[in-house]
Amino acid sequence: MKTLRLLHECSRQTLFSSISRALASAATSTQLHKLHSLIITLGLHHSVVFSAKLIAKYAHFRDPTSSFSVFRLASPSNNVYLWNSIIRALTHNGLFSEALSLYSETQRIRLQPDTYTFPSVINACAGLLDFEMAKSVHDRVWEMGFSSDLYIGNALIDMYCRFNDLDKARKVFEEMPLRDVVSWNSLISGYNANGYWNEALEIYYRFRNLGVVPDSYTMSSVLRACGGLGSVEEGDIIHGLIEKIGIKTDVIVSNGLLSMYCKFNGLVDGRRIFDKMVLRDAVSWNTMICGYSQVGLYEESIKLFMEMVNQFKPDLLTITSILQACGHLGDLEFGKYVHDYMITSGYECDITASNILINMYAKCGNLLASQEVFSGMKCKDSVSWNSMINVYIQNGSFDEAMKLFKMMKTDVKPDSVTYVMLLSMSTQLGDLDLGKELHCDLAKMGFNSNIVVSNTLVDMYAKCGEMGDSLKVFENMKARDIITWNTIIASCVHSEDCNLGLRMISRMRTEGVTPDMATMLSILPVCSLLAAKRQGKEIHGCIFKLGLESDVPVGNVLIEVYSKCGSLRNSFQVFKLMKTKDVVTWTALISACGMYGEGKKAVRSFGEMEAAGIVPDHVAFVAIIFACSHSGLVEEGLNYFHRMKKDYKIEPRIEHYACVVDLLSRSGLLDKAEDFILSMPLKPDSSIWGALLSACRMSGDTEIAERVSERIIELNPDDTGYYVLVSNVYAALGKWDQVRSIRKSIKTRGLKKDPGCSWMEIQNKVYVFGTGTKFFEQFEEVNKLLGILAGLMAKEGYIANLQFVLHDIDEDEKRDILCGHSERLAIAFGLLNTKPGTPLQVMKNLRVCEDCHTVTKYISKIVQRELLVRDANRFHVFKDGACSCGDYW
DNA sequence: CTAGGGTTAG
Repeated sequence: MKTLRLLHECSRQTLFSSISRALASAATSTQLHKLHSLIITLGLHHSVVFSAKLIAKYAHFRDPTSSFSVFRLASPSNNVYLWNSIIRALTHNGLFSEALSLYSETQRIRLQPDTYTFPSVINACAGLLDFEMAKSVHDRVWEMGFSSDLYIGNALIDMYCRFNDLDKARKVFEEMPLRDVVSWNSLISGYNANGYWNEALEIYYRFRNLGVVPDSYTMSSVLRACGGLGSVEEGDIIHGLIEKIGIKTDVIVSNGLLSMYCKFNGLVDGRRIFDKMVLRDAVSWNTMICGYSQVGLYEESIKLFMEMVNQFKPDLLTITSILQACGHLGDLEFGKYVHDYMITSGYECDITASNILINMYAKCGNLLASQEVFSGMKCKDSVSWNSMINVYIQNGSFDEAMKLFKMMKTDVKPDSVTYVMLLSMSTQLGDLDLGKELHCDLAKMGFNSNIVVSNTLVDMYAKCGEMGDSLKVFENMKARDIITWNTIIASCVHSEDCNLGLRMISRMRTEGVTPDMATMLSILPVCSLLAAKRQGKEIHGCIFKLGLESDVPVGNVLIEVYSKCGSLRNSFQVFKLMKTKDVVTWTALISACGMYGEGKKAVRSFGEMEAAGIVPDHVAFVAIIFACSHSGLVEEGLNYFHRMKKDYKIEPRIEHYACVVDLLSRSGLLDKAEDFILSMPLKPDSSIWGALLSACRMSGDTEIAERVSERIIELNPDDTGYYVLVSNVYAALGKWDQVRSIRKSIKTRGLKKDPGCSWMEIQNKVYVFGTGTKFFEQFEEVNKLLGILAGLMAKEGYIANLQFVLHDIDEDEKRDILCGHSERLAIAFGLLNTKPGTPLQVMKNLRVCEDCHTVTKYISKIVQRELLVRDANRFHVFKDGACSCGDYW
């Protein structure tokens, strides 16, 4: 070695300076070790200057063990210079607690620290998030009168920023008598780290106004703030300044530019910057690779990775980004390859990387590999546990998830994410008890104020049927976001409190939250449920304003809303305006036609859909057969039923069979329907027999009706509607014992009857008529009017359908009758409160009964009005004594 | 003082 030879020739003086220079320029750790041995051989290892340089240099090569042995060997006892060096070296290598314990040792041996001691100690406090130590160190800085030191001040700003205590950081900053560019940069990056983009920019502009030239760190932080704000104009201005200062080629700056433009417009500008970069480092590659991953262009990110491998060694972050891409692509093969690469690169112990591996393997469907990674981890954090718990939940292994949760508690503290996942699991399971237990648990841990947790709680309570508790959590929230509102609105819909849902929408607006697509999609079904055309239109307007009208799911729901609100015309309008239509769009239109008895239009639409190359699914076939059935198109309906299997290889499901039974029996082909049922390959359920039974009732075929009734009772259905149907059959036959036993079994099984009700909207107000609502306004007048109408109807030839005049009835049934007639109350009320000649629109939650159907026909003729009645299934337009359904319903 | 990575809710 040339240097060595030279050294021997030199005087002691030149020897010292030569070693100093050699130490400063040592480029590898091997060179450093050689120099170290030389220093020992020459007996210079007690030299404070060389020891300090060695300590720093070893730290530079990430070899804190050697730093430490140099420190011990130098027997430093009371030399603060060496203590500063070692504390600094340890901090530099992330050994914060070791650094702090050495600092404590200086106090024990009563060694006076100097201004050079504190910056590293403060950095160590920041690294450990040790608030207590931080306080005592800061106090000491005050006591020793170091608080105006520039470097200490800078370190303090950084520390408080890392503690997320921006106020304290700001205070230190404002009180500094002298600041340098690092002070400004630290504060700006502190605001950045906490997402306070505007504050970061504000500090930057204050800095600029002083006329100081920012450096590459400043610009990098400012670019990040622009990216965070999504402010393209601001970003372009900064970009211009960077060009002007001439630091565009600086790696830090160009990486900042790259990262900012990657956030703006789907990577187009980002890629351009990347391709033009003169100097790229690992961060540049990683930014681009992650950028692709983040927008879902996983293939692109892997392609770039392959390109990178040839010229640059991927680091831990590259590897983790690629592992995520593998997970999203489900590419197990490549994932395993990258995993091996990660191990050989020595990154196996990185917790984050292992967490990503757990996820990657799970996404690729290899649960075993996930478990292996998890159990092989020497050190787990809460994300590790959460990830594994989530794997089990996604896999449906709920017991395993709970077991792991219990184990987790013995290792690390569960965090808010843990509770969010487990709560959503209990929602899935409908397990209210578990949900409540978790709620108590998380309250104790102080996660009550976490917005995601609260959102999940709102959802959990609502879906488990506890709307009251759901609202309680909702009202107690201090801050709400768009998801909170969407969740509570969906909850209202779930608990069928439509009006509350609508009120929540307006409350949301007054609190300044703009509804989004999800809001629209959750509230629109309310409009169909309520048949609230006005609200529907209002929301439609909102959708236009928000620019969501071209969204396919929104359009699909709008078609449904308008059709259920009585406006087939509007449904067609929405349909025509939609640029993209999927099978759901067409199905919505076909169902709409079906509800209005427009069977021919439905058939035409179905043909157009096929011609447009859209492949119908099983729902589309339900819609078209339903439409045929409601228009008496028996041949066509049967044809579709056969075609779904023949042309589209769709195996008919029970609902298709039910539609066909409906189709045949509605047209009076009861025997054929019964044969069809007996020949079907699936076991007929209550929906199948129920369809036949409804038709029997209409055609008065008691023989089949009784046979079918027995079948239904055998099936023991959960839907009260079927028991009511059967009980009506027995009542009509005068078999009261059976009627009573059915009633009893409904009660013992705890089934609730759907109370029938009707409602209508007059001048933006909804009036509801139904069970127990005798005391509405104008009750007397309504009854009087109904009496008059009854007289007029009798003159026209109306005879009440005696089949439904039941004897032996209790209070319950009397009310049922009243409910059955709730649409009559609504119609009479409407007649009283609208101008002669105006059409009326009445909504009903159940199917319209035979007698009411007849009565409404008469009324439409007597009062010469168009009466539109929407029941649970479809629309009936009564006009001049006839109904649009042609008595198919 | 700098850039890039993990689990969660409607």
